[in-house]
Amino acid sequence: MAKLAVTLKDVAERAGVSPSAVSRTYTKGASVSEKTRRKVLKAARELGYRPSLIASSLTTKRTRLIGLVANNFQNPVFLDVFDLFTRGLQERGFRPLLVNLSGETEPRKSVDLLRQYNVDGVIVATSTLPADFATAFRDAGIPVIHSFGKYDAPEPVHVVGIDNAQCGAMAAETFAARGYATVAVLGGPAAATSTQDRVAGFRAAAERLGLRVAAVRYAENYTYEAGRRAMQPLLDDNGIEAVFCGDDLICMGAIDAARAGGRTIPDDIGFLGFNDMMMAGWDGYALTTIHQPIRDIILSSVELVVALVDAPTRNPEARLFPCAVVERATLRPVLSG
Amino acid sequence: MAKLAVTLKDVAERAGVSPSAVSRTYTKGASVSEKTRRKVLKAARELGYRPSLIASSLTTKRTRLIGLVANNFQNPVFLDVFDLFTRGLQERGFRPLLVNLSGETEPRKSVDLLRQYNVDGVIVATSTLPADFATAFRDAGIPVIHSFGKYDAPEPVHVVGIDNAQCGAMAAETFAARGYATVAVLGGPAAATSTQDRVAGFRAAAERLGLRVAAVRYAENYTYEAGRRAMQPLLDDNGIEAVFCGDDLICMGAIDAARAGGRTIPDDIGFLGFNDMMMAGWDGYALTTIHQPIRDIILSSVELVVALVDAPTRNPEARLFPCAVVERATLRPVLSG
DNA sequence: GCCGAATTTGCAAGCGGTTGCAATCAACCG
DNA sequence: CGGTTGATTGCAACCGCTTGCAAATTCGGC
Repeated sequence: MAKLAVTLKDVAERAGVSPSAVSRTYTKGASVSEKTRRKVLKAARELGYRPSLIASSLTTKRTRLIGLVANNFQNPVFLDVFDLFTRGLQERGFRPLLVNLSGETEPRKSVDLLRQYNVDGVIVATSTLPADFATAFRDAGIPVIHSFGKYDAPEPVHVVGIDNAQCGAMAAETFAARGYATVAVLGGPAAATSTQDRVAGFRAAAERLGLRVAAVRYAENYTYEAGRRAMQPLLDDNGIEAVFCGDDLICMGAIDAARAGGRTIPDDIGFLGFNDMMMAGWDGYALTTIHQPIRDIILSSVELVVALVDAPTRNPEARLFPCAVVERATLRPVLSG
Repeated sequence: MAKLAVTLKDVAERAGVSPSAVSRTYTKGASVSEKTRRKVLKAARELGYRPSLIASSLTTKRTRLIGLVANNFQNPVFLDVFDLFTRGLQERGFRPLLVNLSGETEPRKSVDLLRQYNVDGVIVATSTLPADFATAFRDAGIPVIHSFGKYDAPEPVHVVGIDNAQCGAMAAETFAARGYATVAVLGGPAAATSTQDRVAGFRAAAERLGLRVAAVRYAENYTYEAGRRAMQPLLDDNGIEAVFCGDDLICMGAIDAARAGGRTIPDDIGFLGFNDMMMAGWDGYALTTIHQPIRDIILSSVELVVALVDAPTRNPEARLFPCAVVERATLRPVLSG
């Protein structure tokens, strides 16, 4: 029952070599003859030895642990986020240490926490936390990437995400191309930088295109229920022809509110979602939505954070990926000609 | 820029005490006078010192790291799983080290991996891995809990989950109570123990209740698409009055296949889901489904794994929580009288 | 077979803490 | 006020592994 910890010393003894020799056969680039390497490997196999990463990290200063900080565990897009993050890290020999900030009142504590584990880097995956949260990691000397973060040159930290303002503009253009004249926005949480940027981009483009923005409302969070609730008041305004939602979940809630109110979609009112998550394609909703390139964002973030481990002083950069409209059935067709 | 690692020694020096004194003020139960404790804390604050958990784990044999192994990152129920796991662990001062087994050909490698990080315990959260996978952790001397695992006394490892056979029976009873006579099963992956047990339980109860099981099919995985595909052939059999699905996602796919085939639900055909995930309650589907008590399972697993850290030899137990039918709109009402 | 260069090897110190043990200290008692 | 006793403190060894350095070995060339 005792954790029969096989140590480097045990292996050395059985192989008849010095501890250093054992250590070196496990450190690539170290000088060991083929002969002793084989002896060591054999002894290790017989003993079931696995070098302790914890112990080695003490001298190498590398734990191969990457902190993954998130605060939005209820949104289905995070299934992809977690899946891709963990796999990407694993493939590169790193491991994710998960930190859940939902309901956390003192997010800064996570900095200390991750520092105690000596993580090699941190990925902050959220658009609802102020930029200076990510900065705190940098200040603690931990390489950090703000995924889904706000692009705002000059970058205080590396940012990987999308150009939210441009996506907002894209939404307005999508409406205009389909002949909608009076529209509304049903954004995500008002405090999220992504929401603010999208709304700003949307408004600017709407003005440019001659669209009337009849209302701008915000859901309290990225949920179906919040979307449904927030849609309710908009139903009273019969002039609204289409609604740009800040998230597919919110959009599906809004759609059900509209349907429950007797509206037919897209004939009575159109909806444009955001994210293009799994459920957006289901028959029950068939959302026309703006696809956020989650996959690109994550893979890029992982690649970048791993690169930073060996080049921590690299200048912060912003990596922005393009979004695209996915045409389904909640908006009427593009005007021809 | 340099990671200005403040060490215990630095604090000791500034506080004018020995390193041991510093160490002791951070180990509860150790003997330190109030006076030196205050001196130490003051120095620590001024220096921004955080004890390194990595270093201390070397002697204490406790990393406060819990491995969380999963292989089903695409199912929305895992949003809850991740959320509750991480929070539960955090509240108790532990951290989750995530391992993603999706697409992993050699799951056993994860044992070595987690062993290298000296995790204090492991939670294996899956019903699609053979029981002896979890056992491998136990054999490596790591406390392990198999959440969503198969109950099969005598337990080789701790199991927290539901009684799948009984849930299968519950499904049959649900059909019987509503007057369905000819039914079908559209299970999850055939290899999952949860699927096997549910189907067996369903069959036994169906026989007892005089239900005819017209067909049993299996979706390749827990997805909308797989459910939709697997439902297709069942549409040819017009005798089938209701379908018991192994998962809500599968069920929603099946429903859309039926609707696309011109069926009305529940008039032409009824559906019973499983899990009661977030989307099951949405108007677009309004699934009548069997609720799996995810929350209870997770909270219990967390509590148990933490307890095991200090009592690793505790005898394996099985903690099974009851499921319950959630009545919505995909099954006709219970026969009165 | 001998010599210098290039490899390989082992020693010992150290990474940042913990902890058994013995020494020190303060408090209490007669 | 000396002697006890229990609480605090510091010393030094150690946790499992890495690594600079010097010693030992191997190898090629003559």
